[in-house]
Amino acid sequence: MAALTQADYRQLAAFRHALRRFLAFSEQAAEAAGLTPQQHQALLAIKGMEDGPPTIGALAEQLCIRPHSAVGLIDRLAARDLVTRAEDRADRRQVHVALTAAAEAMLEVLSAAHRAELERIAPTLRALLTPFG
Amino acid sequence: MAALTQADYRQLAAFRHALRRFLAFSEQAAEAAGLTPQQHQALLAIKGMEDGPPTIGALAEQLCIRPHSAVGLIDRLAARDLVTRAEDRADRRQVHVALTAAAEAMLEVLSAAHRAELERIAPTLRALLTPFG
DNA sequence: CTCGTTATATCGCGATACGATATAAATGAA
DNA sequence: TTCATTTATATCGTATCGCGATATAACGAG
Repeated sequence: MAALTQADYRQLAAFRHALRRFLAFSEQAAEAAGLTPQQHQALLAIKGMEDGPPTIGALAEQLCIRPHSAVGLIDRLAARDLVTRAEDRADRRQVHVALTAAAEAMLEVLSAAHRAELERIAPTLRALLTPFG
Repeated sequence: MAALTQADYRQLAAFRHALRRFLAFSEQAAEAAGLTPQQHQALLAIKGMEDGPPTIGALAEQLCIRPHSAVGLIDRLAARDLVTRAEDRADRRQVHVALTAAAEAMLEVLSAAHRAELERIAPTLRALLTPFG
């Protein structure tokens, strides 16, 4: 591996700055919708699942957090009536999490805004990725 | 704007999952180096600056946080002797932040690892961006 | 039935970013 | 100059988050 030049550091910093800008947009959009950023991410992860309402564990994996961190996230969402818990019929240890109608409505608005933002910044992100292959 | 389909939600969720995986890699690498993720980001942002040691305000802008949040971050880095503060000669309100040799060494290791990881995941990220243009 | 494993839940902690506010220095109008 | 305004950094208290350690409950192998 070649030594790092100042240009390498700048490329890494520029890429991270672009990521932070996107994440800042996302946080602002979530808060404008009355959600914390993590709550929004949880709703999207649930909605995006292939096989219907995921278990806590599957959700944690999708969000790259520990299962017990997902528990707290779901606790806060359930307290706001944005998700419902349902025991698995076959394995009563597992809990499946589903969106309520209110959550679906919020997520639709947020997802449309995020799709538009990603369309806007996709060229920039691609350009910032080119130095890395 | 067209209505959102299940495929749209899946695309958004998949993109966010890829971002989270990268960020999880980055957090793990930072902690293995003895830094918090934000401390690592601050070091990279300082190193990547075009015009030498940035002010607190410029650093905050690069990290997309408020200036007073950057103050706290720099406080913790300075307490660990990873950055030094220096007053601006012309405007004594401004404080420029520079890396110490110890920080440079840590950042070099981390940046090499991040460059390798980005080279590894660039094709995946590009693929996940294509639905958005 | 018992033991080990798995899935979810609880508790307390440290790091973070914020709003509100404070201090100090620079700037500008009269 | 004088003093109000703006700018840059700093301080304080607060809330969220994710973690490690631990607990509880249910599954599965033998």
